[in-house]
Order: sequence, then structure tokens, then C-alpha cells
Amino acid sequence: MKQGQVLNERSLQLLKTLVERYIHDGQPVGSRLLAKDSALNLSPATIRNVMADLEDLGLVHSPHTSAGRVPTVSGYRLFVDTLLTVKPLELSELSLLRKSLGDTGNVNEVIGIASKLLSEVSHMAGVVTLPKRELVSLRHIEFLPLANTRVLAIFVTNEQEVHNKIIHTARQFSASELQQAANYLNSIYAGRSLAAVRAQVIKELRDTQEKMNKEMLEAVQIASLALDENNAKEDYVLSGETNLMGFSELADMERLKQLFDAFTQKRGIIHLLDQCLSAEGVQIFIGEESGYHAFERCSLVTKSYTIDDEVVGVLGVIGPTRMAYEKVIPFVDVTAKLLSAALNPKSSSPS
Amino acid sequence: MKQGQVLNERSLQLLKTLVERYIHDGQPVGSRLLAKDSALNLSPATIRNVMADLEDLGLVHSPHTSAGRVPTVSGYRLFVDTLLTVKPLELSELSLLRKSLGDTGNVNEVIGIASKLLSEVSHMAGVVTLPKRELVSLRHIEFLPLANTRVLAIFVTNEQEVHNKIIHTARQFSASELQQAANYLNSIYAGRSLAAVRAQVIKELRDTQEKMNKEMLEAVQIASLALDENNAKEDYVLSGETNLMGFSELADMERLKQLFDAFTQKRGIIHLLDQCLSAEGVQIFIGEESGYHAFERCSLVTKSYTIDDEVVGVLGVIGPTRMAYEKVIPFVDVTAKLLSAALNPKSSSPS
DNA sequence: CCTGGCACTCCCTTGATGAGAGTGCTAAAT
DNA sequence: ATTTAGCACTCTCATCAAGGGAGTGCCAGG
Repeated sequence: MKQGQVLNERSLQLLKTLVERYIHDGQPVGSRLLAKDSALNLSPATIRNVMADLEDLGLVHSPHTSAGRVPTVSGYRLFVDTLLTVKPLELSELSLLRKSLGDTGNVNEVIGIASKLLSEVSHMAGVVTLPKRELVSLRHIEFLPLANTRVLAIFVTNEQEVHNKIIHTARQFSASELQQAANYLNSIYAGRSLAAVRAQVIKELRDTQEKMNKEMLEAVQIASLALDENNAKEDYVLSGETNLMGFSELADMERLKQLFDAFTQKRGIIHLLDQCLSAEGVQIFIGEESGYHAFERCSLVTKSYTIDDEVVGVLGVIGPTRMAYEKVIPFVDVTAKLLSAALNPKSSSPS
Repeated sequence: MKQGQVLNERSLQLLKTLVERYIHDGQPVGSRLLAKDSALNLSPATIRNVMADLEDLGLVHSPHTSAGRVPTVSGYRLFVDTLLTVKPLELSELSLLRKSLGDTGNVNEVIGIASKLLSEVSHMAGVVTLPKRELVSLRHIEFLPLANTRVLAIFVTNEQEVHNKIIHTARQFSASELQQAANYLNSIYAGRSLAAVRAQVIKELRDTQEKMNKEMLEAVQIASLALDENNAKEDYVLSGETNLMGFSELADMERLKQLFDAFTQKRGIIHLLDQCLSAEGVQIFIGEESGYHAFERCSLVTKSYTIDDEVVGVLGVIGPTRMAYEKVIPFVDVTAKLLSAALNPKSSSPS
């Protein structure tokens, strides 16, 4: 509608202060306030003209005729992508993070702590996916006979984690047979990644049946059952969901129920978090960008974390669209680095 | 204030219909409605007199002068204790329960299913405590050396469940030493209850140190670490919390947050559920009776469940005080029986 | 002891009113 | 051509009064 050069320096500056202001006090911000708040020395009338332009561009929006302006999703997007000036972490927060994420053995415990930290420091909800099991190494495997042809398979990964699964074997095995199979598998496969073990097991089952003796073959067959693909259930640890109940923009019970239902369903959220696995740096989903209805008024700030320089999971903060991105982004960033450090036994501390 | 005989047959009958009516449609019930609803053929004026008596006794309460009456906690209590006529389960519900709680191996899975059933059938929240570990028997124990003096202890109980714990031993043990210790422990203790094993281990540590050889002694020492008392963290599986968001009496965000915080804290709820362990039959906490502020507007209907005729856990339904007790009570009752049956390998079906 | 009648109380909705905030537009000023 | 001042307009929100509705408490009569 308007001619050419609309998004000049000045309008961007105004958008920036508008978003900052709105994030700060949650009220639609009007032209007078914005005139004072921006250091531009413009009259409210001028501001109004610029606002009309921004509204044409879909960056801001008026709840009704005589309310101020509120950023739209595109407005937020532009803001976080190009206008935002991140604030460094408070020293007290940083030291809390460092202290809490000091190496404390058990992986699940560390993940839980990280999730709790994310929620407590941000005062929103924190989420951390469990590390992808594919990439961790097998340490020890053990089989116990149950009733009939069922066998309890226990495997220990990565020095700390214990997983178990009940499998149904073709025939009944005795305890000593199973012991033997486990011994064989441990001697061959211990120390290699689960994915590698699975691949190798499947390969052996295909190729070399004739060359193996009966015991080995059976061991491999059992292993193939135990390592069945769909073990690798992804999951996450969520903390501080209840913090979200404090935000007025989520006060609608209907919406809140949908959000919490999504949390317990897990499916959608996991899918969303998976999209962040491959991304570099901090990733942000604003409002409906996520494609999930339940997240309509929420934003998600995430970053992947690593074990042995391999991306294995994602962590992040879930909160209302109107959140203090300039603080949350560096916070998530640092937390991801510290978690990675905590999970890498012999790592150097992050820069 | 009033003279003698106030709680006669008729006033009880009226209280009963009042509570039923209020539970049904959530509105304070007035004298006219109550006059029609009760089969007593009394005029509204008479009803009003009775109501005044009931109010004096603290059984009902008027939100304001010209509203009808609402049952108080004592009113509910009297209702569920002596007035309630329970309704048998719908056949469709019963068959759903039977089908879903057919024996499906893994204990944790069954517990999860039970919790979900409780919430889905009742349309409120369902909760099931994990079985007390004390009473299950040890099937197999296993130790794996970690870095330094840390050892990963894995024990399998009750045919299905795998627990693990990281312990810190006095000195570093090799894999074969640990293997030997595990072998010794398995040969001696497998099949006995965890509590018994712990007691025996402690006793041996005290009494018979000189009689044992070094390996056995060390095995027992490690076992004592692994079976340390405070392993036995109680926990529960909660389902359908979000159902509670639908109830208008819990619509206050502040209150709701407190309730959900209590759910994640777990401490208070576990304490509450523990009180039901010893009780016979279905136990009910109405509103503030529980002593927990967060439960002010909620009721809890519970019953214990058993393994091998031994009470090991509690299950129940959490909902608003205004719930259909006459349906929930038999439902919880039956679910507890079916869960007990599902957890008893060789049980007969409940009567 | 029950009942009809009646005055009374309280809630809730409706509609009117006015203040406050902020906009859009136009015309003047720079 | 851009910025500004001025002004009419719109919309929200809080307040208030009025009226209907529901239900009570009490009293007097059956």
C-alpha cells in the first residue's frame, strides 16, 4: 500500500523499543509512551504514522482501536533475529549453574538437575531430552530367564545408565545358557556404540550363520531381540510446568489444559524438540510457528547439547511468547554448554 | 441451640437428596427444588426449617442469604459414611477394567495402566503408588565396577523389575571380585524378600565377621551398601491431572497451581497415601480433612492393593469434593481388586 | 408439627454514564 | 516531503442504579 522504503533504521528502532516495552510490562504500548521511551525525540503523531506502516507490514497489531500496539509473531521474529541485544548472564546465575552442573555421576540425575535449573532460573518451564541412546556405548549386557520363553535383558550403557527390556525368545533358555550368551556378547561388543552393535548384530545374523557355532548364533539372536529398534523411545524431563500457570496470557483454562495435555502426550513436543537437534546454536519457536495448536501463546527457546562432541539431545525453556528473550537466549546457550561439559567425563570447560 | 432430637430419619433423608442433587448439578439447592426432589411430600417451608437445623449442626451451609444450601465437609462426611447408596459399576466399565488389567507381565506397566484407567473412567485424576519394595523378593544381584571406588549395583526383584544404584565402596574392586561377590550373594539370598535380605546382611556384618572368609565378608559389605535403607524411595504414578482443570471449583489459578505443585513435590501426597496403606476397604479424604492446604477443594478416594495377600501399595482417584462418590467408591474398590489380581501370578479372580 | 404467606436480603444482569487512553486524519509548520 | 499539533472518534473499563429472580426467615393459622 505504501511506497518503497518503509523499513528504515528508525522504524526498526521503534519496533525494537516497542517489543522491549511490551515484553517488560505486558500492556499494549501507545504512541505517547513509545515517543518518550525511544531516544529519538519524535512526537507521538510521527510515531503513529510509523506504527501504521508497521501494522501494514504485519509486524504489530492493535487489539482494538484505542489500545496501543502489540508485536505479532512476525514482529517477535524480526526482533529476536536482528534487533535483539542479548544480556550477559548475571554472575549469581552463572555460578549457580556451574555449581549445580558440576559433574555428579549419574546421567539421569544430571539431566534432571539441568531441567530443574532451566525452570528455576527462567521462572518458566524447563525441558531436557534424554540423550539419544544410539550414540552411547554398550558397557555390559546381562540376561535373566523369566517364565517360559521370556527373558529379561539388562544392559548398562555409558558407565552409568541401566536399561532393561523383556524379550520373547524362540525357545526356553536356561540361566547358564543365557550367562554364556551374555559373556560372549560382552567380550565382543562391550565399548561400542549401541547403534554399531545393532548394525553388527543384524549383519552377522544375515551373513555368517554357517560359520558360527550354535551358542554364538543364539547369543546374537537374543541380542538382536534385545536391541530391537523401537527400544529407543525418546523421552524428556520437564520441570516447572506449574510456573506457566502464573502467566496471564496462559490464564485461559481451556488453552492451559491443551498445553498440559501436550506435555503428558509427549509425542508432539518430542517431535518439536527433534527439529532442534540438527540446528546450530540457539533455536527459537515463537507462538504458532511451532505448528502446534497448544503452543499458540508459547515460545520455545532451545539448544542442543553434546556428548563427545556428538549432538545427543536438546534442552530448552518453554514460556509465554512474551518472554525476556534477551536473557533467556544466553541462559539456554550457557546451560547447554555446561550440560555438555558435565556429560563429557574428560572435557575441558567451555569457553 | 435447638432442642433434642434433630437428626431424625427425615432430615437425614433430606440431607441425602440435597448432597445428591448438589453433586449432580453443582448449584446450591433451594427448598423448593428439594421439596420436589425428595419423595417426602413436604412443603418448601418445612424443608427450610429442617435446613436451618442442618445448618446449625454444620452439615450444610449457605453461600449467601438467598442462595440454596451446599453441603459442608461434615455434610459430605456423613453422606459418604452412612447415607450413600453405591451404584454398581457399569458393565462396560467393568469389562474395560478386566480387559486392560489382564496380566501383562511388567509391574510398572500394569501400575501405569491402572493409573490411566482410574483417570479415564472417572474423568478425574488417578494415582497408584509403586509397590513397596521391602516386600518383594530379590531375584538376582549384579555389580559392575565404575571409575574409582564406585560400583554400579543392579538388582532384579520379583521376576520383572530392575533397580540400580551407584554405591561408593571402601576400596576399588575388580570386575571379577565383584562377580564373585555377586555370585555369593545370589546363591545365599536369591528368593528372599528385600527386607529380610537387608536384615540378614546387617546381622551378619555385626555377628559373624570372624567366621567368614574375606571374600564373603566383602560381598556382604557391598550388599549392605547396595541395600541401604533409603533406597526405598516411595513414588507414585499419576494420570489425568489435566482432567482436574475442567472443574469449575478448581478454576482458580492460584489454587490450581498449588495443587499441581503438590503433585510434583510428591512428598505430601505420598504421606497422605501412606495413611491409606493400613486402612481396610475404601478410604476417603474429603476436602481439608487431608490436612493439606492444596487439597482444600479436593477429595481423595483410595484403597490399598496387595501382592501375595500383603498390602504393598495404594491406588485412588483425586477429584473435586463434589464428585459422584456413589460411583467412584465401587470403581476404586474394584480396580484395587483387579490390580491385586493382576499382580498375583497365581491368584484366583476376585469375588 | 406442618404450611402458606410475606417481607427481606442478596446476587446478577442490564443499561447508562463518564473518564481515560490511543488512534486516524487533516492541516499547518518546518 | 517530512514532521507536528489539533481534534474528532472509537473502544475499554469502572461505576452506578434499577429490576428481576431466587431463596430465606419468620409468623400466624391450620
